[in-house]
Parts: sequence; structure tokens; C-alpha cells
Amino acid sequence: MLHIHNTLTRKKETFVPIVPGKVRMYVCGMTVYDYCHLGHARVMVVFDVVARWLRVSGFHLIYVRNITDIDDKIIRRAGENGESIRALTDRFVAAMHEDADALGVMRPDYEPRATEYVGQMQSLIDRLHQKGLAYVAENHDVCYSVRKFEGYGKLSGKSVDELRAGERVEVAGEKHDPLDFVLWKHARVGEPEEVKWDSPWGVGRPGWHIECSAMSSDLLGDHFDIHGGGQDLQFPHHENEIAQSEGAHGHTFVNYWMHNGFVRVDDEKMSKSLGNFFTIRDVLKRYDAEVVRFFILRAHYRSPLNYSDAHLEDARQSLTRMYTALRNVAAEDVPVDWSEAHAVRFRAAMDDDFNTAEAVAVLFELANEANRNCSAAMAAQLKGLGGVLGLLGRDPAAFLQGGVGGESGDIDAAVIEALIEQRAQAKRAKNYPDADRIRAELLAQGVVLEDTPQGTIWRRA
RNA sequence: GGCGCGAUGGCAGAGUGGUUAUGCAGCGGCCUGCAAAGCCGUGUACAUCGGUUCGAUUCCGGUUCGCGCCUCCA
Repeated sequence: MLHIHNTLTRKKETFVPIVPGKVRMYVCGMTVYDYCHLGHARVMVVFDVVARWLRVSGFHLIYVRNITDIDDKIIRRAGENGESIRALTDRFVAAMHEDADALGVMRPDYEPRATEYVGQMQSLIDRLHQKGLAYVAENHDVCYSVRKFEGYGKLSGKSVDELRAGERVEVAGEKHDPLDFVLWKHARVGEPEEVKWDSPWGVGRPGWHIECSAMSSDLLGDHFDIHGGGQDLQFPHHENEIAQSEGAHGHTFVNYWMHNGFVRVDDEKMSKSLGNFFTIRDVLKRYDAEVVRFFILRAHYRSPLNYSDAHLEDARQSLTRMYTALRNVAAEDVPVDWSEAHAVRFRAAMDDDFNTAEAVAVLFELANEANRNCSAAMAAQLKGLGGVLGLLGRDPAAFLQGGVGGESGDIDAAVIEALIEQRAQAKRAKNYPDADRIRAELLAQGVVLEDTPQGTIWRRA
């Protein structure tokens, strides 16, 4: 029985889908004006695993992850670059896909782009307007009247009055209340034609929050099961989505809200504004993508995750242990045996709010079992369960000998093989000083040799 | 200021009212020409002060420290 920590109640709840056997999930994706950083990697990987687990658990899942391709920063960046919005966003959508693919993130079923849903957004805004929840401000922006929506703040645990008390942002005077947010932004002077749409309230473009309400209801309906995203979206973005969707439709929007923790650097949130972010592609120059994925998955999704070279290195060593087990013991080519003890524990861990840290621990125990008894069955379980997390899918030798970054990655495999042969000759001649010298030379270049009954094998340190 | 989260062994990181997390690193042993890999063994870890309890790292309260949201942000 799957349990999910629901941000709405701050408790773990038994997961019961609205329609038996079916799950509809929406995750807030990227605003595409720059390369994705590790924080984005975490959202993609975490919800990729959520999606995989739901499917493994037998649910028919529809997974939507949106793309925000219209927003202030996009407009500004396109202007700076002297390129069109579309050219800019297309470029970064492609880059995002490259990064996601590298990390083993499966494509969601739908990746709607905001600009393709402006019509639906307008209908929704119109509906809110009709219901008296939205108003046209002096400056012709259409705003949501937060105080008219009962229950505003239920997701973030804030009350409207507390928010007001803590108000420390100067607000455009056009809003009736500082908390109100923009649904439709009238066109500003100097904005390119590309960001202008006709609407009943004049030429303009949608506010940020409305896109998710519009796209989710269009693709998943007015009421669906899971809505996810990074912790920083809890307020105001998701709070506003609730106000929009429940305000417009008059019933519950989402049953389970999930928020993943931040990636940190030196115990501070990694973010664009702090400038302390590492892009996925930069990290992938130095670390294998699977190591990065493993690094993300070895912690629980709601915990903070500290990024550092030392931690990535630690993750690399750990993953090496599992691949070494799979190299030592060839896995049987069979599907996961879910009745086997480790698989039972793996399932229990994953059913407990996607506890991948615990699930990974089970993987290590399987590695130990496989090694100890030279058990092809245990190796198969290891490979199979690893696969559920999107790990351990490669040929072990490819992982162990793959030279991603590192100080050493350059020495050619053919050169290594040649030196190994030289050393083998020295060994046959009992010329151990020479054999050891060759081994030391290779080690200095980051190559570790292992003598086995079947001959000498190598891996990158 | 308001609201919320957290504090676990050298590092990372789960979890539990009383019994081994797990991984990396370290140490000892087996194996090995020597290594490596693997296996076996090994560490009086649960911020602090009180309370509840037969018993608390685990529950409750205070304190300290850290972090996050309240503004664009995954």
C-alpha cells in the first residue's frame, strides 16, 4: 500500500487514486531561458522515480510536466540575446531534453508549453472574472482577488492576515490587495509582438500561475491525483494554482501535493538568484550522469541535498561497488522476483513515501549477497531493482572503465590493454618488479588492475 | 517579525520506544607472488535541558544552532 507525504496535510497518507488503477500527475517543470541546474535535475529525477514506481505498482499513469515558455525573464533574455522568444525557448527546451536524457529521466507523457494554451488560460480567467474572483485593475491587468477565495493559504500553512503582516514587498498600487496576483498582464510598451495575445481585457499575456491551472485541467481534468514540484513553488505558485482552479471549478483541485527538497551548496539553497548554481551539463563534464542520478536518489526526496565534489566522489565510489558486484557475478536474465526478501523490503521502502534511501540500502545488501554466494539470482535482483530506480542498467565494464572526467580519464583503453599484456609476460617470467612497475604506472594514471583467475581486468579508479 | 523544517558515528544518509541501517573512509584478518576486488570481523552515533515511561536517539515541552518560505526561483 503506497503512502505519500501530502504537503496539504503535512502527513503521510495512504494513496487512493480518484479512479481505481489510474493516476494522473502534474509536475511543474522548467522556465526555459537558461540551462538547467542541479536543482532542476533533482525535480526531474525525483518525479521520474515517482512515475516509474507508480507504473511498477501497476497504476496506469498519465504524467504531465509543463514547460514555461513565456515569462518576464524569457522576454528579457531574448531581448538581450537579440533572438526571438521562440528561438530562445526552443534552444533551451532542447538542452533540457539532453540533460534529462543523460540523467535517465523518461519523458513525461505530455510536456505542454504555456504558449500553446493561452486560449484555455483566457477561458479560465474569464470564468474567474464571471465568478467575481478576478477584477480588472486600473492598469488593465487582470488580478485574482485572493481574499475572495476562502481557504487561501491552506497549502503553505499561511493565513492571509499573516501574509499581510509579513508584507515586505512594495506592490504595484493597482492591485486591490497586496496579495492579489496577476492573471493577465496587459502589454507593456516596447514588448515584442511575439508576446502579445488578444484577449477580452486587451492585448497582453498570461500571468505565470494561470498556465498550470489551465494546462493541468486540459490534460488531466479539474480534479486529479498528484501535483508536484520543488519546495519553493509551494508558495505562492501552488497556492495560487489552488485558488485559480478551485475558484473556477468549485471543487477540490488536487488530492496529493508533493514537494521535493532543495539542492544546497555550502548549506545554502542553490538558486539562480544566489548565483551559486551548477548546471547539469557542467557537472556532467566531471561526473558520470548515473553517479549524479544515484547521488540524488540516495537521499530522501524531501530532505535537503548538499552538493559538493566530495559527496559526488563518495556517490561514485558507492555506485562502483554495485557495478563491481554485477561485474563479479553475472546476473541471470530474469525479471524481478517480487516475492524475494530483498524485493519485499525494497517495495516497502518505496511504498513508504518513495524512500529511495532505504531502497538503495537494500540494493547494497543485494550486492553483498551476490558477491558472497556468487549468486546470479541475487545479481538479477540487484540489476532488476536498480532498474526500477533507473540505475544499474549499463554493462558493468562500461561503467567501471568509462572515463568521465576525473584527473585520469585520458589514457586509451588500447594502451591499457597493451600494458596489461606486457605485465602478464613479466608475471609469467616471475619478473615481479617489472610487473609491479607497470601496475604502478597505470595506477598513477588512474587505472586499477585486478588479477583474477580468468586474467587481469582493469577499471578506472 | 510571521509560518515551517531540521540537528544521527570521520563523511554521507535511513530508521526505530527496548535487538545490525546502508554506503564511503579507517583498522584487523582471509585470499593474493604482492596488490586489487571480494569475503569475515571491527567503531559505547543519535545537539542540549527537562518531562512521560520499567525503558527514549525515537513521544512531549523548553533552549541553542542551522535552513527554508513570506519576492522571481525546482
